[in-house]
Amino acid sequence: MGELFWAVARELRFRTRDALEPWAVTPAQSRALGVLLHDEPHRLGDLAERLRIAPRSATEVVDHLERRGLVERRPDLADRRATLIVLTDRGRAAADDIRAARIIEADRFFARLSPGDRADLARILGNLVAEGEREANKG
Amino acid sequence: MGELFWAVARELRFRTRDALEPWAVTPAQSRALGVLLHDEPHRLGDLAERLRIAPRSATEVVDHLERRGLVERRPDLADRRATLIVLTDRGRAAADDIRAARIIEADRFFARLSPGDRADLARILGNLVAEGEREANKG
DNA sequence: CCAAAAAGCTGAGGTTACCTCAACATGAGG
DNA sequence: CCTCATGTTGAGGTAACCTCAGCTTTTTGG
Repeated sequence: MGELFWAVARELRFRTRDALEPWAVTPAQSRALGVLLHDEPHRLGDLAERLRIAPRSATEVVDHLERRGLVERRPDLADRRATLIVLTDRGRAAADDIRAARIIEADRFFARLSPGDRADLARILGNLVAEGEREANKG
Repeated sequence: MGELFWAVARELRFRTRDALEPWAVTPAQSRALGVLLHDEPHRLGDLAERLRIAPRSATEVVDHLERRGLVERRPDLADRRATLIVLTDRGRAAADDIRAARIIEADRFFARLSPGDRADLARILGNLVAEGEREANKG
């Protein structure tokens, strides 16, 4: 069972990586863009937390994105020690594109299944994460 | 759907990583042990291919495993340019343990599902990889 | 008001897991 | 014999992290 799951994950990973190649975005960068896309702006520290990396490392990820014009630092007026990270227009466009490519790739991949299987799979995976969250809240 | 799948994969990955900690084996090493476990011996080049890494890098992975006494290099009598990589007894034991830990961790993880869901999930994942192989053989 | 704590930046140094390129030894095969 | 293949080694590089430490600016608690 575990093996099956890993085999599937592995293939989906390769496909997704290939699909994202045109954006020339490193995995770390695309992760950061993804976080910013659905919840912006972020203080650098929060971003680090959501990416599960050290603040020191987040600084560098943001540096790279900023140099590529995908992201901007701006002062947080509420707390002037903090810097807010916001997507630029180009950054937002790139993040949207990447997100779309990811979804398309996943859809194409799961299209191998019958509609019934797809529905079941979605339901079961949903149960799995829901159970996980329930456990986390209890423990 | 893709997101769900990734969320599940992510959690299983973290758990597995934690479960493998006692063996102090890096991901690269445990991958190599896994390959050797179910198909041995390997020429270094073949091993590299299955791990999808460059031969130059495979040399280093094997160096590490050899230093830890988990693996041995021995000459290929059929082609004396080649070196065969074989598991030592300790290496085989470690690989078995790691494999077992991985399975236990996955079982524990999927135990959150009802038996029916588990069966469905196994079936669907099976379909997914089977379809993948069929495509690969055709393309 | 002042000292401590927090947010972030920067530099230094380290690790893992790869990569390429190049040189080299040995051996296989036409 | 000559070329190609296999593997090893060295050098140098990259991405993506890490820690530790020093520094500024700003907030905050007593």
